[in-house]
Amino acid sequence: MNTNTTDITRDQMEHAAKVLKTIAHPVKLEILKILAENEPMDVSSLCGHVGMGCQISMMSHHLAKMKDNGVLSSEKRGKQVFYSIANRNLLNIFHCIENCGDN
Amino acid sequence: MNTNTTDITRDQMEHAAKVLKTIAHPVKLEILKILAENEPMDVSSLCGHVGMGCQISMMSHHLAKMKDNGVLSSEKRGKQVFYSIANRNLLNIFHCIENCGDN
DNA sequence: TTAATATTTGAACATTTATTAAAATGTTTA
DNA sequence: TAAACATTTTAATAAATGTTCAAATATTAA
Repeated sequence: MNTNTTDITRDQMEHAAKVLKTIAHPVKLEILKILAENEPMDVSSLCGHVGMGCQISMMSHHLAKMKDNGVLSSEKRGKQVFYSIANRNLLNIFHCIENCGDN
Repeated sequence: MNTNTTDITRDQMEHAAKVLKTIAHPVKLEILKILAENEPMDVSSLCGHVGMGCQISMMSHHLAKMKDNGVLSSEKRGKQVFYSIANRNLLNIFHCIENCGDN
């Protein structure tokens, strides 16, 4: 027993739950994946890249939430806003996800 | 660019979102951590191990949901039910979590 | 300064999740 | 078989999320 989860404090637990909640949505995960593989991208382009349909307003809501919770960051250039991943460490979650697909 | 997220299908995205949603809760994460570091454990003992309070009924709800979504498995022995982690690959998520605590 | 474009915001509503308490089920022991 | 124990189920309610649409803001271009 003990696969060394290494110690995680209650606060980290709460924080982790918040981050996971923030991204636990198919479109949000896809946004994350798109931004992982591309340069910072503006809102409309993101809508175009997302497979399942996503209206611009919905996209903005998703992005805002992810930004609020520290998952994304944004930069305004002209009339567009470019979003990118705030902390690429989070992307490791995709490696987990692949291995966990066998239920 | 491209940190090799390796291709993930829409279905995997949906599935991943479901699993993440299932565990995106501080108590559920703690349950996961406890079960990661111990032998299969019964419901009452789990209640005792969880730091933040958790009533037995609440615990049962949490466990049921995690089991339904393929995160945990259970075995009945006498009047107790012992829960354990269904797929230990999922535990890698804790390694992600540690690195993502720096927002 | 008006029009056009890009994005955000807010309200309204439906859906899902979390929580609690009480009752029901199943299992062992007296 | 009745009492005691462990867990699940149900129902009721509160809280959080997801979604859509319309209106508001901000920036650039005519």
